[in-house]
Amino acid sequence: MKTRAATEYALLGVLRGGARHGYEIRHYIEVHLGSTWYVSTSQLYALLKRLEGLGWLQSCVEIQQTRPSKRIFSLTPQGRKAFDAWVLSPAKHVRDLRVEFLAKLFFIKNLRLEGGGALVESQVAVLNSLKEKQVDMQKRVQDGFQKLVLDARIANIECWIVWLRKKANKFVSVK
Amino acid sequence: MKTRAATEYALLGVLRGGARHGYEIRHYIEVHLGSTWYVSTSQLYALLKRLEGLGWLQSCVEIQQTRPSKRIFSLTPQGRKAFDAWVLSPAKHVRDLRVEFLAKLFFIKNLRLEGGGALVESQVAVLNSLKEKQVDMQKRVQDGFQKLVLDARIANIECWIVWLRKKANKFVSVK
DNA sequence: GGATTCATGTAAGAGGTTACATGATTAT
DNA sequence: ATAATCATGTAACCTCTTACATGAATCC
Repeated sequence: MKTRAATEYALLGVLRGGARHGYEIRHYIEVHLGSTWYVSTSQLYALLKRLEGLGWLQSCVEIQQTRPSKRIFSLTPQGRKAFDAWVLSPAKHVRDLRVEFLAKLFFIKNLRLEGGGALVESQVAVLNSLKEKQVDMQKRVQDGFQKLVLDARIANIECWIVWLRKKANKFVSVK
Repeated sequence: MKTRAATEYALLGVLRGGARHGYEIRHYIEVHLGSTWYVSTSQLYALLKRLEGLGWLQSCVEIQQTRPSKRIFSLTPQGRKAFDAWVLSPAKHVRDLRVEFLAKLFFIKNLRLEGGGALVESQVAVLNSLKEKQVDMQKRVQDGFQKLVLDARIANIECWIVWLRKKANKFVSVK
């Protein structure tokens, strides 16, 4: 199963909580994930089409008298499977923590999924191994700039590890 | 003067140290900025063309007997001006620190430019004001997830501020 | 004889962005 | 009256990526 862009999984996540049409999805994201995520309408409709093509979503049209017709999307079993695998897997890169990982925490909490604590732990483990690599490199590297870059990365990773242990853990464990 | 993508300024930065052709630029980036930046060849040649169109670069062809011809690029006064403005301006967003800001530090050091200390200070100031905004928001916000997101951002910003004061400062001040 | 270096690109696609288009309904 | 809400999209563009193309020269 090929990995897709995070935005697509976020859409699956919204639909994991129940069938919705495009406009509703947009509204939901704006209200709940607005601090992390932004999806433009044009991208939203394009992604929904793409995800339906992948077989992760299905849709039907609901005709209304007073309003434009709505196309209502819902998860297929494959879509659900893809989302569940994504939401419980740690980010591979530090840069993905700010948005993608936080969104995962949101969905876990919001959908009351199991495994939040384990996700935080495995994310910490990923970061620890990333940190080790950078520390090793820093020992071998001579160039001052490279040392600086590695130093910044290590500091950042450490900061995230502390935060994950202290805050993320609490967030997913409190019911 | 419209702001361009960071990669374009990085190319200007490489040429700020002397005229070079595409292949040389690639090599230079790989060796010196490899830990931060990657530019694919296809993008490189496209960007050089674009920057020449903007009037920031000029080029001439050097014909060789034993090797393919080289197109040698050099900065125009406008290009130099654009680069110098970029390299001394702090990043507006935290996400730009990891790559763009570090590259600025590299160029300042490598080209022995004045103003590195001031840049670090103004970057700290930008981060402090960003942090204040997030702290204010955190007070007003009710939603648990939004609080968490803001908390992560604040922690990250604080981490960068400490690092900038401790490490970046030294890097640019040591000759 | 085979890999690497030198040197330039094109083509196709991924994953976005902003701006534009439409048109009725409901709230102020 | 006019602004916001409901609801769907298209078109054009931007930045960057991967894969492909070419072809001589030199190193091992």
